Amino acid sequence: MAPTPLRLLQARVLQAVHDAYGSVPLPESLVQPTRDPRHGDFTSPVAMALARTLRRPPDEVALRLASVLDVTGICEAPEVADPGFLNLRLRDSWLARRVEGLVVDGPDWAQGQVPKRVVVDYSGPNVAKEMHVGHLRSTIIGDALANVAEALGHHVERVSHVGDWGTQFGMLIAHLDDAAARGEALPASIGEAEARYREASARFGDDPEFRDRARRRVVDLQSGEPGARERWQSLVALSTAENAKVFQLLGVEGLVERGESSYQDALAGVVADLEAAGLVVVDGGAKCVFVPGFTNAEGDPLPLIVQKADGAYNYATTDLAALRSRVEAGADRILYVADAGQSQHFAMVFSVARTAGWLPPGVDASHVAFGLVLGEDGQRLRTRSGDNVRLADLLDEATARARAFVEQRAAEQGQDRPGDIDTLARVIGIGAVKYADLSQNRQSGYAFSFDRMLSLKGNTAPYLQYAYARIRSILREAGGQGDGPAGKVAVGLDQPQERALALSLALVGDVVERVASEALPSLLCTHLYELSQAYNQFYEHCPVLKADGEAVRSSRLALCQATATTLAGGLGLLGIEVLDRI
RNA sequence: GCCCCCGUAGCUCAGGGGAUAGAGCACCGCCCUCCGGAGGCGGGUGCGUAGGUUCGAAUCCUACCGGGGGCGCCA
Repeated sequence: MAPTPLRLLQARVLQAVHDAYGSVPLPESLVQPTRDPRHGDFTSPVAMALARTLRRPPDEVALRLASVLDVTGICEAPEVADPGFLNLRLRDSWLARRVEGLVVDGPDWAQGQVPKRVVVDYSGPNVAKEMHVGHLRSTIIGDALANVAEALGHHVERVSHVGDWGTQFGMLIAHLDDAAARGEALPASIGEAEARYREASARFGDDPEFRDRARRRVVDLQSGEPGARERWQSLVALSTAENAKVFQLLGVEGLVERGESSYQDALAGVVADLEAAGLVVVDGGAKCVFVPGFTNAEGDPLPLIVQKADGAYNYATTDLAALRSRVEAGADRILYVADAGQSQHFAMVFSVARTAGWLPPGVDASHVAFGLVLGEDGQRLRTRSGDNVRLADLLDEATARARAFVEQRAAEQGQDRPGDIDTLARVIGIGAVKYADLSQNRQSGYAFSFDRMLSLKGNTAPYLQYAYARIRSILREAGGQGDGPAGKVAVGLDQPQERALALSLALVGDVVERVASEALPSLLCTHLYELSQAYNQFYEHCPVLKADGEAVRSSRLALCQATATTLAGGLGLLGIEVLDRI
């Protein structure tokens, strides 16, 4: 399968540089898409960079490159622009064939990729606590990145590193010990469990005796004491069932819950091996690895604590064990989708793992950091009482608002509801929440607004879903089953809007590759939105159903079909569904 | 105090070495003979401040200002 246009042209330019000048140092960017059609579709600034090392005028270098560059069949003759840009314009016939390919085969993202083993670690809820809005971003972003990696042909493991092991369970178990002594039953619902959690947490803070007992119960749990295990197990079961409901609502599939507890047997080995490597220093009774470059509030070296003074292990130990096991299982790339507040933790864990030799140079471990979800007041999103917003509540509200939106539209237009209202509400509501999150890029927080995310205007999921539904409607109107023209299509790109649309379609593959390499789903959101805008301009200026002549009509229907299939495919990568009617 | 992230239009945000910095909302005008009033065309203001690197800086570096997060046995 042919590579994406950007990769194709990069290879050609690289060849041209080699042919013209042999082996010379190259800048990072050989070719990039232009933002202005007057400069062609792609531009190479490589001549400007080479001019310095070659001690030649940039326009001379550009002209030389243009003369040896072979883009036959792909681009028109390269043009040189001041001060030394090499501008490339794809041939209409090449673009047209791309669109024809989309109509016949749909999008193929895995064009010439080398398959790798990718682990995406996301969601990571905690046992005995309901998923809250803080888990939203990790779940959505992680799922999208896993979808993209899979679509690119990689072998993907989706892992939820569940917080089911640690100090908080000591206090919960100790608290449940006391409840049992009073003859009370174990929590029967996640709500009860969370209430016990809060109580235990308060006692842990106030009562030194309880604190000591809680710490001992952690050790009990981790050494397999039956009473502690039983109480813990009941909490795990409650949480797993509750989380499954949220994952189902979100359409998150294939996510394997692998709790911190599952690394229990490896923790002692992690510490022992670090000790054997001479990396461990005992400080204040705790086993520490001091990591160069990290300091605490006093400016003293900051340790990664791998075993606490009371003998218990903590999340650093667990993360090291998990990392080690993932690398041993053959992972080439591990993405940790976690909030930005954990960046120091991950930096230290990765550093220690590198030093210990558990993270070889060929393996990429990255923290995909994201910022907080903020309320409309710009502060961390919380309920009126100051608690975290339950994720289930937030998704329910999104669905309810989407339902009201759909019903209102149907009433206004005097139409029957287009299909099953529950499905519509879910697809639109959940899609809106996901897209609002994914379309943000920055690590700073984003302001959560139902009104904005559910708007039919602007860069939103409903806008894109509606655009898709409208295209499907046109295709239905055109006849057939709405699956577009059958057989061979000849796409012509005479109008500038037709060409701009085709170009946008052709560029999606490169965008998806960038989403994967930079772990930035927002790039795809932006591109799909721009694609929709290009489609609107096309549809405004180019008659489709009433096109002048069968050949033009068929060509334009093919553009519609290619747009629909690309929108559906792109949104699908983001975990967002589309509907034929809204 | 130190470390990390962020600061772009009135608002919400794109763009993160390349050519004249974009979109949506809000505001004004015009247009819509294909589909389901998703729209199309035009109108204007802006890269926190000051230096530096570069042929070229919103983008990289330094300092400062402002916001957020983190900083030893929570995860």
